[in-house]
Amino acid sequence: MKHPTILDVANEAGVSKSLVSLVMRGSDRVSPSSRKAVLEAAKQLGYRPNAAARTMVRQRSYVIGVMVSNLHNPFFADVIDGIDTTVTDTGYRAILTTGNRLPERERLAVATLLEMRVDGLILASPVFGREVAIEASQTVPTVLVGKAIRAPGVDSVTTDDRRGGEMIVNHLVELGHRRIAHIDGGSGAGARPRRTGYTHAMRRHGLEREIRSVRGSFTEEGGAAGMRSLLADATPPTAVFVANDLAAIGVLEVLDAEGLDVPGDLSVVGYDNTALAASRRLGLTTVDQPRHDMGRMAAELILEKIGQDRTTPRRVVLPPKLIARVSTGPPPDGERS
Amino acid sequence: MKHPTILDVANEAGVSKSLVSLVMRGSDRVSPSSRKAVLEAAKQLGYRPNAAARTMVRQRSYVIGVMVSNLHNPFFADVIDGIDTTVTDTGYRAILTTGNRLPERERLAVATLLEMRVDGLILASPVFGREVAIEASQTVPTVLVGKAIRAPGVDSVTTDDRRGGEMIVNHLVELGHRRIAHIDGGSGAGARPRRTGYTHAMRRHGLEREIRSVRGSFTEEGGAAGMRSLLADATPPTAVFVANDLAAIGVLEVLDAEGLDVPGDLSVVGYDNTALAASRRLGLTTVDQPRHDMGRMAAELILEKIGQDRTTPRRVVLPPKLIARVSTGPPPDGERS
DNA sequence: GAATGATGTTGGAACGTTCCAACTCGATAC
DNA sequence: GTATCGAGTTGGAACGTTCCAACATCATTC
Repeated sequence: MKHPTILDVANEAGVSKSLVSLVMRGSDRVSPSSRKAVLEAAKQLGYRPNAAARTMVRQRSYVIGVMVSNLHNPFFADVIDGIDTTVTDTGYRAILTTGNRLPERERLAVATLLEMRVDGLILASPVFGREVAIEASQTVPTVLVGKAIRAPGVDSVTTDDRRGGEMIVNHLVELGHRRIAHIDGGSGAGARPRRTGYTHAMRRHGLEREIRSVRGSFTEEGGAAGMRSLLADATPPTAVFVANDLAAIGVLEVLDAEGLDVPGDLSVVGYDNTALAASRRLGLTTVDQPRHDMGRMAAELILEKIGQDRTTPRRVVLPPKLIARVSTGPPPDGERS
Repeated sequence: MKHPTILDVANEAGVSKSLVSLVMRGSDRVSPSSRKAVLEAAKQLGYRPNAAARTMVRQRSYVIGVMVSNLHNPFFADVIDGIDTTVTDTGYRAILTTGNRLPERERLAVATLLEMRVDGLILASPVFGREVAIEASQTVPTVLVGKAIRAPGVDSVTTDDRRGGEMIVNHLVELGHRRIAHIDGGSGAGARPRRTGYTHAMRRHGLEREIRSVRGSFTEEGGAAGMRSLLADATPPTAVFVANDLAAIGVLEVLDAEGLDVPGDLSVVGYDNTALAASRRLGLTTVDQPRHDMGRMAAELILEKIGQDRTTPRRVVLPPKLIARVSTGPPPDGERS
């Protein structure tokens, strides 16, 4: 169980530890014969470099740490994929920790990474306060993904959620809708800009009198509750823009229970383009975020920042994309605009 | 950007580095006044312990490494949660790496963890060959989750998939079905025992002549293709057990397209109890694996193995649970057994 | 008043690697 | 034949921490 060291390898191969180090790092100023001897000795002993020792002396770990708030959200799988690919292509390694949406656990997850002396820190939609990110950014290049904060040293990569909200309204207006309601995501990440996009676009289309925004959440129950309150209205909407796909499922269930047809009686739009939405049985019109690209961008920002000390923060905002499916269609007859 | 060390703190506080070390580790043989001085100095300088240095001298990292094959599978979010909670409750930390289902990347992900000298290694459904796990197990306690291999040093935690298959058949037989077909998961993890459970239970119910197993995969397309081939039969089944939930969605879509009612004309059962299945609009009867417990067990096995060197491998097999929803019901009239 | 003990504090060695200056040795140049 | 060079190799210092044996100080005991 005891790990062999570079010295064990040196003894076995009959050379100095320095030469072993040279071989391990792939230097070209080593004679072919020494290289062979060292590699054979290393293989025979089952040698594995000790990253801790290397980190100590190099004052660099060549590791990027990623704190993921919530692994249950499939959104992050693609983001992480983008990060991991970009990072390993550049000779770095990525490691993850998770906080399971609990601020205290997230803090611990970040501390773990900082103590390990990661060369860069990516925070994926943390729920903890901005001060944690700011503090971290003072010792290590830090990038936020899926959330932006206004702080000098902190870069961020997000999608333009406000634009996403606008695109949804535009889509529904094009189909002929006028009574378009919004069930928002409460205090969840991205909920506010989506709502702003909605109200903005409604105004631009001259529909300020039709604006109807109810409070919901990023959950099935949140969506369901919002929909029930909308149906209780004297003149219910002909289309609903729901804060995210999960909440939209809740909306669909309420409509099913009421015997209302989608999109015949009412059009429904979600947000996030999850696998759930893509399933043809649901066929939810939704907005896609370029998840993989978000991860790639975050990694690129980090690597760039490690290279030279840029001080001015960068806020990358990527464009969302509307994915039209079968949950949206023209409003019922007699409701055309 | 340069990190202060224990020595900087010692100078600031006017004490020796050893005393700072003592305070940091929470020793009780430090005078209150020194403790206060050290903590204040540490805070003021923004000191953070260096895990690399600690790992070096202690010959222990107090870190458990988790390699997750595929973060896209929500299954693992709960498993990781179980691992993380158990591990942090014991004073350890968990870090993750991912291989994105690519054997080469998975190997690298494991190498990263081993080089960091993790004290224990958990491999979540790796796709790489068993030799990688066996090799790792020779230097560090290793546990497999969601997959078992027959090797002396490797523990594993899995669910009894065969039993799961049997439970599904039992459920359908109780409802009155006899013509029960199975669309399998091809060569995917757990596909074989599920199929074995199916055939076994069919025989036990005296239905060996009704056994009808077609090849599918763990994807929507796999399920859809399997269902189409079943419908082409002279006497189609009255119930189908599909390899997993995703494939079951594919089945539902084919049935929708054919205008067949579920469960009126045909009952459908999935496997895994994903959020997809739970959604009331799908209401898929399925089999739940105790994901959180699997993670917890894996962590407990690792911690136990770190404590004392147990050599005999342990293979934990947890019981699955049938979740009956609205996609199963009695067979159509005239088809009763 | 000397010996003993308890409490708090200390410096040095060690962990496994990288980096650097310095060394050896043979080849080449004058 | 000496000086110069380049290729290949080397030992020692350094990185930031923990652990240990040893020390200082003061109170207690006889």
